[in-house]
This record gives sequence, C-alpha cells and structure tokens, in this order.
Amino acid sequence: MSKEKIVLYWMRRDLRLHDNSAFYYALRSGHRVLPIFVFDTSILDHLPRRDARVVFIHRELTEIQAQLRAMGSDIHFHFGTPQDAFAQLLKTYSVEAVYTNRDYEPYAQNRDKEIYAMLEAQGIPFIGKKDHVIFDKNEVIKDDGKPYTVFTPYSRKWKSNLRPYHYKAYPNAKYFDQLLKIHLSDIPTLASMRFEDMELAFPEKTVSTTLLSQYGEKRDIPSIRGTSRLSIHLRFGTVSIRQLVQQALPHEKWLNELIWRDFYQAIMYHFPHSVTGAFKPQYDRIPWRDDQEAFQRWCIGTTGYPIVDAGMRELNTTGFMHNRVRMIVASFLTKHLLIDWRWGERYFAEKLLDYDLASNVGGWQWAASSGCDAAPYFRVFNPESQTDKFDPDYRYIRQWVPEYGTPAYPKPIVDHKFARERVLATYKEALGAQSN
DNA sequence: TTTTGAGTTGTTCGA
DNA sequence: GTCGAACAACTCAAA
Repeated sequence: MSKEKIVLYWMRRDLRLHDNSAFYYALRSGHRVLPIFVFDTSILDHLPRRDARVVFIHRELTEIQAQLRAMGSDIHFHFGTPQDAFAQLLKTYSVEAVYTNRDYEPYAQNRDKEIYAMLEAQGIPFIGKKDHVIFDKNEVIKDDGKPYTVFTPYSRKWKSNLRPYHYKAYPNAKYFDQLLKIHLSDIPTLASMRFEDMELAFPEKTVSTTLLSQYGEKRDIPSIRGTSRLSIHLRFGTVSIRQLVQQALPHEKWLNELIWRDFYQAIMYHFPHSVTGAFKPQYDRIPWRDDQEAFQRWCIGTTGYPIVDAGMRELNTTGFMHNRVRMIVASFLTKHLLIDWRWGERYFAEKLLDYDLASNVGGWQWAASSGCDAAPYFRVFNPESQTDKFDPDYRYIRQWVPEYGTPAYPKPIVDHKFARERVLATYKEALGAQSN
C-alpha cells in the first residue's frame, strides 16, 4: 500500500489555528495537512520540573488537539528532538513539503538549518513563512539597503510601509477541510515528560479598547492594570500579531510597543553578536563587579530599595514584572550594583513567562546603555524619584514588600549617591580607554 | 559627499 | 516649588 501524500505544518511558537500564515499556506497547498508539534528535549532538558511556560504550552496544545479532533483531524506530537521527529514522520508518510513559521532566535535558526538540510537531501521543500512579525528582517530597511539601528526612523519607515494587507487575518478556517482525517495519540502528559502540573491562571488573550485608549497615561503605573499583559501570548503565538496591530492602529503609544518588538527581532537577526555581547563593542570593556552576594540580594528582592525589591518579588511570585519596574531593576543591577547585564538577562530568562530573547536582550542593553539606541550611560535611574513619579502612594511597594517600613526591612545595599558616582566614573574610564 | 537635525522611557544642579 | 541646562560626545538617517 502506498503511503499517503501529505504536507506537514510544524507548529512552534505560533500556537493557534486561526490567522496563522504557515498553516494557511499548508492548507492551500493542495495536499492534506497534518499539524505536528515537537516537545523538543534539547530545550526541555534544561528546564526545571516546575516550569510555568511548559504548563502554558501544554494547556494550549491540549486545547488545539481538542479543536482538531472536533473536526475529525488531529495533531502529531513528538517528545524528543526535531531530527528524530522528522526521521519518524518521513517513514510513515509521503511528505510533499513542510511548512513552518520563521523563528529568528539563534537556536531556532541553527535547528531549522539542520532540518532544511535533512529534508533537502530527500527532495522535500522546507517552507518558512512570516508570521511572528509584521515586517520581516529585510522589509524595513534604510534607503541604502542597510538595517536600521535607531528606533524612531525605523518606526517611521515601518508605519509608512504599512498597508492593510499586512495585518489582514489569514482565513484559515475556510480551508480546514484540507486537514488530514486521522486519529493520533493524546498529547503526552506533563508527568510523562518529567514536568509537574501547576495551578496557574494565565492572562486572557484579548485586550479592551478602553485599556488601549488609556494605555499612554496608565502604562507607567505598576499598581494599576494599565498594560495589556498580552506578552506571553505574543511569545507563544497564542494571539496573532496582525490582529493586535489592527486593534492598535488608533492607539499610537501601544502600536509603538508592537513596533519595538519587530525592531528588536530585526536587530537580533542582523546583529547576532548582540545576543551575547554588547551591541556597541566598547561597552564590553566595562569591568563588571563579580559580586555574587549582591546579585543574590537583587534576585530575591532584598536590596533595601523598595521599588526594586517589589519588582523582583513580583517576578519571583508571578513570572511577570511591570514594564516600568523592569527598567528600574535593570538600571539598578547594571548601574548601582555594576553587575553584568547578562546576569540579569539570564535571570529574567529563567523567571519571565513572557520571556523573549530579542526583546529581553534589547531591554537589558538599553538599561546598561550598551545597546543600539540605548539610554546614555550617565542616565542612572534614581529609585526614589522613580517611586515618587510612578508609585507615589506606595501601593505597588506595599503589595510586594509588606515589611517595608518595619525593622525587618533591610538597609540599602549601597548608597545611591556613591553608586551613581561610581558607575559614572567606571563607565567613563572604560569607554574612554583605547580599544587596542 | 557633506551637512544637518535628531536621538523611548532621566537626574542633578543651580538660579 | 519650578525651570532650564548640563550631563558627553557620538552616531545615525536622510536630504
């Protein structure tokens, strides 16, 4: 019996069936479509047993499998490496093509190169589509053909390039009859993959127009719900960026945040060195302090600076931190404590549910002043003034640092004035020094 | 090629 | 309390 000819749609960080580019093109390919997902052990092996992001992915995929089964179709799961998954699938099916949405992270780029080579050897096209961003890495570039490194001109070009078809939803549902009719195994349980289930409530997938219209004035106040909390859904593609842009168009401040996301994705692609080192190389000369104890106090939120500690405790407790506070704690670690931004970046990577490599590295390098279009190095956030401005009644601080104001609360880990002068002198000397 | 204006999110100092 | 300038120069983008 000859094997059935199908195309595969490989789902990764685009966990949705609606308005999904690669899935759409697979459905329009003229062949039956089998969605697949790989629980990639080369990633999962490095994660702790209790990991909220794994729980999130698992929940979403369980729902997706239910939706597909309601149509008489299914999704194929593999627990292992993508290489093994494809080796197995190619034995079972006659695969005409593999469709997937592009992922710009270095790990993903390498993985996809390998898969591409593997499929190419068998004459199977591996087709990557744009889905994660509105504009791909080379679609918003300067007139001389080079990538932007400054946000404002990038955003102007982004906006002038934007046409309605860029954010038009892909009508996937119209073509669901192209799905392969099949019944496959249930999604592997979390326990079978050595993970624990967790009782968690994740943010919803929608944002109200009220919130968007008030975003500009409320987004900096961490004690109120002024931000969309959609970041985790953008991270895993459980919402579509096109749909969000459509909704964001009348709300410029919030639209800008989505443009920042495209910007940092493009920066990561064009300047991969900035994932592991300073975007501006001279900032790699800064002699960071190797102070494990101070770093530990920053991590657990006992620096004696209440706004910093509140932020870190919110992160440790919920896997989320308000954006304004992210800037404050990042400035504090890099400038007050003079600790390498990579340490902080790694800690965020471990803790943030919405962790996204490009945005996280971009944000940290912005705070450390080493990034493209970063804050000038002499801009040192004053935790007290930030509190006066953005948490004047200490509502956020009291929520996360209940012992603030009692003798149980620690004394400041370092004096502000001293720390400020120290970082200015250190940066100045390091940046002034000759590179050779 | 040269020139010009501009550049996410701040802080401090002194008038 | 309020306001403007200095912070430190540099690099980028576009005309």
